[in-house]
Amino acid sequence: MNIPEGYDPRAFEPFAVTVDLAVLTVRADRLHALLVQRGQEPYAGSWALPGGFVLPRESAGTAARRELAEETGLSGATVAGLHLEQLRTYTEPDRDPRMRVVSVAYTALVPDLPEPRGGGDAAEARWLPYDEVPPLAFDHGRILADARERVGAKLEYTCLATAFCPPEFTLGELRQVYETVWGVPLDRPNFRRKVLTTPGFVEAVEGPPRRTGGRGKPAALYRAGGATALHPPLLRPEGRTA
Amino acid sequence: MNIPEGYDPRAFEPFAVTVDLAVLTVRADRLHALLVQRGQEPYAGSWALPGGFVLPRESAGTAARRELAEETGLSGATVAGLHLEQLRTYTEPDRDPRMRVVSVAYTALVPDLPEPRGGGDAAEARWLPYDEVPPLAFDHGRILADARERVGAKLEYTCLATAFCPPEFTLGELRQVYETVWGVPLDRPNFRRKVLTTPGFVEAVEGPPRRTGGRGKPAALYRAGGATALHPPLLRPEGRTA
DNA sequence: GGTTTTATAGTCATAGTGACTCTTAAAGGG
DNA sequence: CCCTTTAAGAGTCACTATGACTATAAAACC
Repeated sequence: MNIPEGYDPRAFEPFAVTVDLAVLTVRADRLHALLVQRGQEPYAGSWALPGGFVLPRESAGTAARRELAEETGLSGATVAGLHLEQLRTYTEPDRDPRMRVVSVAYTALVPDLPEPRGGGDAAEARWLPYDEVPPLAFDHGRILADARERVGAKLEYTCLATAFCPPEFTLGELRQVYETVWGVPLDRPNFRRKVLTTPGFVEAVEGPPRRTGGRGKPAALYRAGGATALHPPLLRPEGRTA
Repeated sequence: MNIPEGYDPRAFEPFAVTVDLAVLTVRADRLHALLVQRGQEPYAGSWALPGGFVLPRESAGTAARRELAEETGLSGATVAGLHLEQLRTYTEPDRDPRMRVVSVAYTALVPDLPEPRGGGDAAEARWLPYDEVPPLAFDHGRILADARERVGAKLEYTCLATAFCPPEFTLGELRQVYETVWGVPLDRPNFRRKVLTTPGFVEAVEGPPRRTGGRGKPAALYRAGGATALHPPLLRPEGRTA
């Protein structure tokens, strides 16, 4: 960070700085990503991650939250409660054919939200199952893959899974998050034991169980506890990056 | 990432993009960081992280490696083998009082290197013990703290510790890395057992043990194995972020 | 030769987990 | 109303990994 004496900002080729969002959710036992369809060149008609420019007086984090609100059509208050986390920054010189664009990517984990009403400048915004995501514009496929990998890893040693759930949830729903992101089935009793014996992971909600749609014994409700880390971790079966 | 039709790059306030490096090493059983002394305002005379501008045609990763070579005075070949990893990106609008600067921070883990011969445009470059680092310029104190925390966490579930060691090292040296970064003593036999039973963490080096400077039985030599992840992890004592 | 120092080899008890079985509480069908 | 189906939740058992040790081996120093 040594800016030359008498440095003139305009003398350098300017960099544009954007944020891109990998917004993930679990719906119907499948991992979904929020994607927008591009309306103009390059990659017109292709799907891409939502995102946009960082404004002159805002941080990337602020820009990410603003874009998230615009693209999902949720209120600022709702978006303020969502889990948003910087993923990494993508800086390859030719990642955008028009000019030099550096993109700070964020991962957002959201509960199952209503279908987005494509606000902002996005032609169309939609949830797509992760496995059915077509090739994306720019390097967004790579970003989305990085986000998925990171989320999978973080489920092991953080309480992040609750970010995919509504404020009150059952242990079955929480387990579905793990199973969906990891793509492996987990033993129900063992999962239950692990979650309940980890202090601060979840706390029981008093009162009657939620109206159950299906058959079977209705499950007790829990909400996220105060803990953020998981010690010891909840390792996924079979070693590594499944 | 929706750039308006007919977008003119120069119409936007330009962002400068820099890389900052948190270069960490273990010398004399203490964690050290590589710092440079600033020669000009702002923060003239203050210590700061090494770093510099991302050039128009290079990626941030390339810029980081280039700066690392310049600041440490090491050859490109040597630097190519070092562990360099993107930490996160710092984008607060006022982090640099002169203009809008977005900085992509990298963490570098290096073995105990010779004292840097302050190359590049750094007035002076020097290794400082982590605990004795004075308040740094800009938000570099925060960056350095983030790097330390991240490295401490990654030691738990990756084989990263070998990046702090020379190509051939003893288990005692490897253990010193953990003890130094975590700031806690580890049980020697247990550490040994854990490392040796983890496939691919280290592999034995044939041949006689290294010339030992001190007393005691000379230790066998090992080099880093092929594995990058540690399953199950090597958790630091007493739960969390010590 | 004995002492010091450090590496390396074992031992033992216990927490945590994987793989199970069993019981309980609801819905639905006859 | 009883019986089946479904899923929640309780409990068992064996094994692995680990923390806390003790013991032996191999070098240097005096």
